[in-house]
Amino acid sequence: MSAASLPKPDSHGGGSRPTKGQSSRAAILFAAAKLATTKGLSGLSIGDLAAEVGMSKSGLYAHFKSKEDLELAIVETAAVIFNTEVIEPAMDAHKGLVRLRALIDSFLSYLERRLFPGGCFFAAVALELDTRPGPARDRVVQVLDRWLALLTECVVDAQALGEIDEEVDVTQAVFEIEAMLLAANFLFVMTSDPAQLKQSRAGVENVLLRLVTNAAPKKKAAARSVS
Amino acid sequence: MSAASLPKPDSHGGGSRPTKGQSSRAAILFAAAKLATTKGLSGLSIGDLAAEVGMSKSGLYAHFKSKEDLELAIVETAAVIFNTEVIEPAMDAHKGLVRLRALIDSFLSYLERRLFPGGCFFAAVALELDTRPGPARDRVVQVLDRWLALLTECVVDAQALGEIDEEVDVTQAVFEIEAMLLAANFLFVMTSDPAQLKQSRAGVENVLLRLVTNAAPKKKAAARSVS
DNA sequence: TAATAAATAGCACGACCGTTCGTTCTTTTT
DNA sequence: AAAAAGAACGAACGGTCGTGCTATTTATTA
Repeated sequence: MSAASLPKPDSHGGGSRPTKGQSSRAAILFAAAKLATTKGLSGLSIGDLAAEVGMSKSGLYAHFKSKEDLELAIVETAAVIFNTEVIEPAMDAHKGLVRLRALIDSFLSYLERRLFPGGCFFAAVALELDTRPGPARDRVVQVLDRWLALLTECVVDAQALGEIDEEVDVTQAVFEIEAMLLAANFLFVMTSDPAQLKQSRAGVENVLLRLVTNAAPKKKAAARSVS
Repeated sequence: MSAASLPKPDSHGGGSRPTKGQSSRAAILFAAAKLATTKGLSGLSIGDLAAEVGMSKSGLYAHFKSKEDLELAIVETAAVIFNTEVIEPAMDAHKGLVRLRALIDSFLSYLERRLFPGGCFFAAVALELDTRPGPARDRVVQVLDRWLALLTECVVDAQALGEIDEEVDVTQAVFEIEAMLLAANFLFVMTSDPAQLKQSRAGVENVLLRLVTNAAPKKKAAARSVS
């Protein structure tokens, strides 16, 4: 019941070989998600999208009940991509700090690979959607919440593992980490300068430096911050 | 030559009493700037805007040569507002750290007062504009650059004043501070929760804590980070 | 290969977009 | 008070939007 406007239920679940319509629909949605990061969901027109994927407006439109349905499907597609490209690759890593760093690397790499020309899909459409209530907005908020919850979980686990001081304000820590990622997204999209990604990474490390339990308490005054 | 589509040159400069058309135009532009932070510059339609300010499409449109001209005027208006609401109030403060904190307080207060429903105007339209070249985009980039340059100047001055360690990477510091502000904007607009502003402030303080010369070197192990 | 279903194209619609025009009402100047 | 200028109006334009219809082509299946 979660996926919007799912096609005729396949034989029994996993699509053995995707039918023409399915792959066509997937191609449309991927192109649409990319376009939406630059033009916005509401700024994306069926005509432009049809031209982009090389079909007629009506031919494309037959795959969706309405524009709103299309938008929801685009968000769902972006959620799947975000999951497979950012989250899943990092979940192999051990819990705690290691996984946290893996998630951050994964996210920054996802920006660097320019999967979406407008940067992170959800950062791009979140602001436009937050004044336009509806299922699409709800889904976007859900993905963002889940992302922040994931970061929070890593920090909490790191505390349990003794990697991070028990006394640190977890919410504050997650805010600061997320800030570095948002800044990376914004500034990298604006400037196309990979240096922004390096600075984001360094910024996260500087945040972590403050959180880590100084098991080796006061080595040196130097090496206080990164880069 | 900088202001776009300036009206008949007034007697000699400062408008003694604004004529009807001038105040009308100003009202249009202020409403437009607010609308643009939620709908985007291209998503803003003349009809909606006319309804918002309570006039006819054509009556409103008589003030501008074209939509592009209107957009540029909106950006210019937002730049003036940003200047008077954020920058100027902070310029009374002394150079260096004091002014830096004044700028940050000023910016966060500007968010909190919700002058624009979509948060910071420039953050809102920057991403939409960066794939749409033109004078409006150029102006937005210019404002953002000037803002970052201002933060940079504060940090450099603080170094000269001995408030900040000479060895810190200024670019990195500015990135991290700007990150906190961007996160405040994004998360506060999304959640409407003032806690985000507090966390942003605390985040900035945590960044500064690392930069400040430990003239009083090792007071306590405690009080290492804010909140 | 023939039958059947799915996928796409063509076309037309009402609504709204930015834009222009001619007109009217209001303000300023003479 | 007459004349000129400014400001706002309603109507209408060509274009594009999202959205339905009806064919026609292409895939799947028997």
